[in-house]
Amino acid sequence: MSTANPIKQILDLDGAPIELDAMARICKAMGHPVRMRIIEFLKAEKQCYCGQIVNHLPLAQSTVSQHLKNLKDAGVIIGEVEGPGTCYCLNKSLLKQFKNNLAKFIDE
Amino acid sequence: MSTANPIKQILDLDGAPIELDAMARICKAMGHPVRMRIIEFLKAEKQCYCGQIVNHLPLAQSTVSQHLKNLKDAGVIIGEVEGPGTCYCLNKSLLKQFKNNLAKFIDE
DNA sequence: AGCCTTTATCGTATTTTGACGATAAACAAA
DNA sequence: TTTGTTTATCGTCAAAATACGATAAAGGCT
Repeated sequence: MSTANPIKQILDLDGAPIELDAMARICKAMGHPVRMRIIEFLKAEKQCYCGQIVNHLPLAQSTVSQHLKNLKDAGVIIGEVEGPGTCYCLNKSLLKQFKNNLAKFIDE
Repeated sequence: MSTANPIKQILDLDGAPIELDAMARICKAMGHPVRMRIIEFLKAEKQCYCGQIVNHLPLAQSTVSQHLKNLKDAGVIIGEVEGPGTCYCLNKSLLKQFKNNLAKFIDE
């Protein structure tokens, strides 16, 4: 197991790149039209199962599940097992923090 | 010339996906640690040439130029030819609009 | 004109992403 | 236990992203 991305390491040397990288990760997760649609859907439904999103979008179940995983890995959504499936909802605190950090980043 | 991405077309049928897609595009452009660093650098320097960023980051000149092109294509930065090189600066109005749209999207 | 500086673009190789179908895993209900 | 439902994961493939060196293009200077 070699070292992680050497560029990342160098980039981490100065400044406050941790927050920058965190913002980049969230931006990346939101940087896809399908995932934006999923977020929008979750915003309207408050919470839902994977199947509902599959019914709402013209994509295979596995594809939607992958996008959900991306969003979950970035912390944008939270999923907890509930009965036969997994119930997803937005991670509102993270989204608000992201919003605030981004606003500060852009305004300052 | 066939049609564009069919998924995009279906996704465009209802709701207000244009703004969603626009936000996704900007998010995608900002969704990379190097490009975030470039934005941060431009924020501090107000404006600069490609070469200054190359000196600031451990990347080849062509790589930095590519990232600058990505940011420019998304509208995040503006570049105008000035003398021997191109002078880049942040597109503040777009960034503020993006910030506002995202805040509205997250808060509502 | 010739030269130097600067940056964009080309060609290429590697990695990552995004999509799918098929399958496995987890749980409820009969 | 068996069956049915739901979702996550695996394997695969095509397309896009990322990085690099090399080169072309544009502009300033002597």
